[in-house]
Amino acid sequence: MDNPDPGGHFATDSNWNLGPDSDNVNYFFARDRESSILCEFGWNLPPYHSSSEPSCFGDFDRIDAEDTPDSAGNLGFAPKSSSALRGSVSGGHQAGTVGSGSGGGGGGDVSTSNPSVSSSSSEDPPDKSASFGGKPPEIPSKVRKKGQKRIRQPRFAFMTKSEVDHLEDGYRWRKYGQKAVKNSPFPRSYYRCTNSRCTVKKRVERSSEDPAIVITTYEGQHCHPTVGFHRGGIISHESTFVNHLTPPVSQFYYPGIQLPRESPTIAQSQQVPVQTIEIGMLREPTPQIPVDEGLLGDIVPPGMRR
DNA sequence: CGACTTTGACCCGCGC
DNA sequence: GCGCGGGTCAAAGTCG
Repeated sequence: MDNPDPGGHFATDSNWNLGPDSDNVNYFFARDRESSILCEFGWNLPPYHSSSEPSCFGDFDRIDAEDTPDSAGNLGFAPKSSSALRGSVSGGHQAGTVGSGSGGGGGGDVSTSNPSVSSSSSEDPPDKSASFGGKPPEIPSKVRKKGQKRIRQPRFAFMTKSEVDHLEDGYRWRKYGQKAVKNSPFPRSYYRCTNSRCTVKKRVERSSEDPAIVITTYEGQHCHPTVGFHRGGIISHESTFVNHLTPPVSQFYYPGIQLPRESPTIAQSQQVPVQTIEIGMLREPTPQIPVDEGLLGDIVPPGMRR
């Protein structure tokens, strides 16, 4: 693939790595030379995708625990098994549909279109085309209890070098669990968006390889604007990031995506040096990514989608 | 008193 | 079927 950083913002040698492309896995990895902030995206390619399809919008379903960094500090995002990819993209070719095409309607709700999931409910299946805000809350376990599988939203993981575990991203989160992680001395924390209608979750854990690296995994899409910062006193404001997953907005900047960058992060408020980095990759004309680009519209620049 | 965190128990999926 | 590990629940505790 082309050097995604023609501008040379990132170190050009080993700091931009692509691949491996085996096992239907792709990922790329970038590190900012000066700030030492790094980020990484991964996606799995369903095996039935042809190369001509915009298949990068594959399965985010398995970007999870085992995606621990390798010795180089890279996340592999390798699927745990073939089943990890099964049914991961609704409608096969409509791949890009993790996020796009359904952005306004629970965009990228891959798992709800997964037959193995949709058949799990004996009740009326939630209208996945329902608009945001009307999105049904996650089925409580008490109700879900038996015979209903957990609904997985598309996920997006990234790594941040930070002293702060829980990076502020403009939303308020409530911690609902913490678990020890196998083969890692650091626990994993589970957060849920405090908005009662919002089902977005995120997991935060430190890399066992490099304790300075925080691995944050978002699942789902917000159905509401950012809420500001209860600690920083910034009031809610609308942003084009509504309905999108929200990486630490002050640290990452994606071309064509406006982020509420005026909002300070916890890290900033705590005097932890953070720096906006630009992923100066493939220069496709990206006038404005429409809102319904969804998840991958946010995180995967257009040029990477192939 | 409400919001949030902590933490042990429980549920579930998956591999063997 | 069983055990393991991830994910979630919910009661209790903490904080402002």
